[in-house]
Amino acid sequence: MTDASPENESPTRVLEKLRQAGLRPTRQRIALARRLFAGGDRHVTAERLHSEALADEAGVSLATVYNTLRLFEKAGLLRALVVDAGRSFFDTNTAHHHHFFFEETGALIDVPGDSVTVGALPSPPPGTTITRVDVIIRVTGGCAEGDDAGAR
Amino acid sequence: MTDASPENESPTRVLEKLRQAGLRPTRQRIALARRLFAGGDRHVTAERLHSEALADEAGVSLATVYNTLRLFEKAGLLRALVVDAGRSFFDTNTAHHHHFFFEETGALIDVPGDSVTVGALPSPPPGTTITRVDVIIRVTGGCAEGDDAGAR
DNA sequence: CGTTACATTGGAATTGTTCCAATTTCATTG
DNA sequence: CAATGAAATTGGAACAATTCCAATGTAACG
Repeated sequence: MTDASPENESPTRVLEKLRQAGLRPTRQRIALARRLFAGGDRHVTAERLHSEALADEAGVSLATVYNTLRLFEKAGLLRALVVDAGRSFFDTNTAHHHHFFFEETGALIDVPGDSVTVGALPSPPPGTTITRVDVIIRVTGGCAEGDDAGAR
Repeated sequence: MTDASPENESPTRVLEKLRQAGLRPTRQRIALARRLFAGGDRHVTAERLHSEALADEAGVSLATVYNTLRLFEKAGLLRALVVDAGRSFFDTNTAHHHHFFFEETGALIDVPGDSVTVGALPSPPPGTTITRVDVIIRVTGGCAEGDDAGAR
């Protein structure tokens, strides 16, 4: 549980995950999935994932990173998250939860879903259905240490 | 109260608003402020405001629209809002409240601050202060009619 | 293994936004 | 009310994130 670096993670598990999602497990997708899903939950930008993945044996182009992220999102493996103009994060934690966002560093960390109570939601406009409720708690100060802290 | 079209709105009120914020009331700012603050609350993008403002006597360049929006935001007259990757909205309602976001149309409407209860906030990481909590309720379906419905 | 449908790629194109240097306008003062 | 200096506006270039595209490569199936 502590040896969660991408290299150590058994590829089998990731492969399994792709297969179950009905996605063809190509070399690139496996490399990216390993970076994303081995180890704990992450919040990555496309840029960041790309620059990490350059180190992998199978080179991955930026275009593929974008394709793959969108694909994984559609498959329910990732959740897209917008906190900041002009940049999308992808969250590997697809369970119900919310976020702290450090305005200075641009870091993001999870807040367990049940430590924020959103009570008394107004009923959605007639004919519409709520697909999701995002709560973003913006904070300043402190030396933010999300898993992407300083990742710019 | 129902004749809130920009043309009818007394320019005096808008001028007053600018002066109080310590902003030089130039022709362009007045034109933009009139579009923003006459009539009820609005959620606009820079693009949209610009294309509206082209109709005004004093032409306004896109650069000025951006400058002005950021300026108004700093002055506390507007609140920036990010719901969607690659596009910022500016909300003329600076009071405490939240939003419904119509995923299909891209429309945004206000939810009065007290009809959503965010109870039990987790304490922010040590050394940090919460600057704001955004709640975005995403909905699909229905024929969304925010004040910017269909505004794309 | 050959076929075929699907993936990947580099690079060009798009989009939203910021930057910049030149010009114009506001407000003040003589 | 003209001159002046500081601040605002402008078009266009620059930028960053993302998408698009047509050509090439690869996984899966018979």
